Amino acid sequence: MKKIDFFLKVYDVVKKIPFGRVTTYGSIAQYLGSKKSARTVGWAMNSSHKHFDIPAHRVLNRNGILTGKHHFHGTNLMQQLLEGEGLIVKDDKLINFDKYFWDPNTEL
DNA sequence: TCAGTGACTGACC
DNA sequence: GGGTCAGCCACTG
Repeated sequence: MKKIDFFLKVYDVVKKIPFGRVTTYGSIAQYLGSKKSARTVGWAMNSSHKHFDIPAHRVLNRNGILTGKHHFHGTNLMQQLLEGEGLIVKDDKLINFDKYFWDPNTEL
């Protein structure tokens, strides 16, 4: 088990998120073993956009807020990507978040 | 090796 | 009910 396995798994989970669904940093962290590693998941996302094609816009915080939108190219790119999948974003937060929530712990 | 940092979360006031 | 604080894990300099 290498250390990098952690964020490789993060990428793997994120890539498995179905179209039009979203998940949270905490859920991914919990799926990887430690619920408290949510910050590390965020770090993995930060690295992901430079190395791989990861649908990071489908990963939000537990409130469904687009916390990482500033890390995308355009200021509204993250929101536009979500809207392109049929989701509704208002004030940097996903409407009906509970409805679209996809939990790797139960779905994977 | 040590200290700092972050796309988070839960608890507390 | 909303804002603040501290803990958490893995990387970087």
